[in-house]
Amino acid sequence: MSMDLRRPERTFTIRQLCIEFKVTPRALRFYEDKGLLSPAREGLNRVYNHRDRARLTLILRGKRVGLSLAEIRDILELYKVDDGGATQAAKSLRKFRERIAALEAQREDIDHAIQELRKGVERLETQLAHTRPDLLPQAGDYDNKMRARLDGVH
Amino acid sequence: MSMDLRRPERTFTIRQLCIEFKVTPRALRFYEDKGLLSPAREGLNRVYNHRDRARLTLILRGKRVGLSLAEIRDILELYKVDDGGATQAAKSLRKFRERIAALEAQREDIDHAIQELRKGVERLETQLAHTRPDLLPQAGDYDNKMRARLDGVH
DNA sequence: TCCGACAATGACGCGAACGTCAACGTCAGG
DNA sequence: CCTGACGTTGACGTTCGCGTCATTGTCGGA
Repeated sequence: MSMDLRRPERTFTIRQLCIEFKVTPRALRFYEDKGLLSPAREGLNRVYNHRDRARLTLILRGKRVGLSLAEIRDILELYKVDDGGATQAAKSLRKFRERIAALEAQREDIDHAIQELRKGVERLETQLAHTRPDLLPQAGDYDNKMRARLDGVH
Repeated sequence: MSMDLRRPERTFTIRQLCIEFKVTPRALRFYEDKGLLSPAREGLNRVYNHRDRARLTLILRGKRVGLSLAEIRDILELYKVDDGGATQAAKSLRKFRERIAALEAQREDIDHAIQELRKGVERLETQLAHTRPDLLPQAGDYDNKMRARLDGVH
């Protein structure tokens, strides 16, 4: 009976996942309530396996990119139609493509937002350079830091 | 008295902005309540100028990339410290950089999510190709469509 | 003059995504 | 045996981002 903790047959308690992903037990139970997770039970206690853990990864990623739990649930649902009817699969396909398009649009938004902020940074930098050049310590770009680090003794 | 509607001195009613940006008056007033907008008044009525309009653009963009109204307000605040103390500007600079980093991280998330969805699409496509190849009409990639369009009579 | 369209404010309501608290079970260690 | 850490299930509270009235005001035509 090996106990390699990295093996896919490894299971997790609710607390372990909570710590690893920095969420609360309340959140995980809430996701379960909403049908996004359905861990096994050992008596009453929830037992999460590696697939539950993967789903959680996707859930949190989805949240970070602005999807609602309902949308995430729908997407996760789409993954388990391996068996379902063919027309179902076709529908799923369309929805997947829609999601991809939406996310790509959102990426555009983010790129625009980043550009705006960069312009703001530039403005502030030139402004500071005029008034208080001394307040620009770590204003250097990351490339310099990287080179320094790579050239250094390490 | 020219009335060129594109001139920067042009003003907008609440309704006009609502229609243009597809939001409700309630939303705009709400943003004002929260300190994200502060249009001029003509008597009681709100009068938005081109700068208010630009701010609204940023607000909606911020929302789309998942920022809360409070965060958006903070960012907008940072833009009007042209006059403020130099150390203030330095703080603003740091916050700007933080925001940029956060957005770049979010873009990573989106890229991951897109990749996941693409994998899902692939799976569904091969699956459909096996069982019901007839249900794959517009499964072609966009490149083909583009070429067709570019080659065609136009 | 009256009407309808649009404006305003204020108050209440609502769904999403949890936080929080109460009340209870279970199991290992001192 | 008792405590403390961890688990469970409700049930209620909270914040955010508005929607939805209700009420009132201000115009510009018919």
